[in-house]
Amino acid sequence: MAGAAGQVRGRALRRFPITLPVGDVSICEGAVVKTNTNAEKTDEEEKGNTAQSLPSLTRTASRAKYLVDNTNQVEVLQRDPNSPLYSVKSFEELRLKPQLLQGVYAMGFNRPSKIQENALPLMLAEPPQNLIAQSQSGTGKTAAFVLAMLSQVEPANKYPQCLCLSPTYELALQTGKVIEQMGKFYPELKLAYAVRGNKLERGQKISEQIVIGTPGTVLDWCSKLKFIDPKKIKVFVLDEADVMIATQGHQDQSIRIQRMLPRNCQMLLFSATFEDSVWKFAQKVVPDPNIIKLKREEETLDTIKQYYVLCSSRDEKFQALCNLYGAITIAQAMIFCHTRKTASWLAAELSKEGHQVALLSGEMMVEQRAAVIERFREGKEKVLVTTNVCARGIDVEQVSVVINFDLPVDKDGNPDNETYLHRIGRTGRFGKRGLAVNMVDSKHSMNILNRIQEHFNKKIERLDTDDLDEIEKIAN
DNA sequence: AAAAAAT
Repeated sequence: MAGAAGQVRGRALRRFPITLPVGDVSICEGAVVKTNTNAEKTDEEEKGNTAQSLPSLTRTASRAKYLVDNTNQVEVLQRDPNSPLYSVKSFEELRLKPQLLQGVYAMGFNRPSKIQENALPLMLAEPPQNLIAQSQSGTGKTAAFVLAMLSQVEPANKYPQCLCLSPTYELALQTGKVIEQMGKFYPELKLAYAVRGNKLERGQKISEQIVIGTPGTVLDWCSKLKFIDPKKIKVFVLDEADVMIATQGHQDQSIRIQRMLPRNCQMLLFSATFEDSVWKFAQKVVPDPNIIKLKREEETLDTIKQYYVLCSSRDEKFQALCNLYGAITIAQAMIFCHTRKTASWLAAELSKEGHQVALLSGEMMVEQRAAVIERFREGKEKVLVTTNVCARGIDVEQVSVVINFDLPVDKDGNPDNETYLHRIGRTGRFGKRGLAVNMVDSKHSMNILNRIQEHFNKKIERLDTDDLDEIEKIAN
């Protein structure tokens, strides 16, 4: 049952604000209007907010509908004011194909998550809608776009119809697993991994209906090698979309791939963070984007206790880490380093101390990387020493501790707030509690930490690693 | 600086 609001058309909207099934959401036609029943902000702040968060929309989307739910958690901008926007409270309402619904329940999902409630009806609408969605890690983004891909796919057609790009090899494998699980009741459906090391015979065309891959390989498969006919792609997904379109990230390749796709191809961009300039760029490259923002950054950070350890050198950081070691192996931990070199050094040093640790960085062979992440997932490895390759998206439920052996900085040496949030988001997933420890070893890195602290407006407390009682306390 | 390519 799609509910009455599902059938509501523009005509009715002109006369009354309509209450949607999701709480007390109301929608207004015309200019971008924010209706917030808990409005505490002044008009000025409100205007400032809207202009900042949705910059180009006030100018171009005069017919769009903008709404905020009563908890102030979800912001939606809907392009077509006539299409029936509503949110769903159950997967049945989406009228998915039976095999797909079966897959959803087989994965243990009972009800749509907050982002899914709003994103799914939009993505499944006819004709297909483009979407830029932002919601923090662990809120069900992957399942959302996998569902969108699987509902559009035609298993009888033996060519790629859905294409998903991931920033790293490990994330592509992880997302691929979700696609396989959710699509397992389609007997004909096949998935291809367009990742480094997956070599195909020249001149071949691939028959798999869904392709998941990393940008370089996908670009090759679409252009030079012609394994994929990009003109037949119906759904294009960018996972961790902010890095995929960032100048510093994979922008070139992502955009080159995007340009090969047909005009009517559905574009779906998902990420936990969007830095301002990237956010603007996203709205430029995606035609008529619908926008969903699930804002609750603080809540994520509230479930993660953040500390810092003051040291004066790399060796002291290593000592402090050894002191922490007893506490962090309680469940599983990830230790982030700035370079591949530091990561392999640290892993070697920890091994020398008799600790069992795993190492994962981009300099390793893909086969080895797949084996390491698999062992970590299975819990055979408790501690993973890694680089930013694992900063995003990697989802291992037992990870309760994240250690920034080096703080995240960009190429100019400025704090990388987005990466910080992504890294510590590896813990505290699905509402679980997490612990993040930052290692500071100089005035410079203390300054970086202070700026990160200010950015999130969240106190990061000092931790004394010589005080065993204190370590005991934070571990529980 | 890391990631991403059959370059």
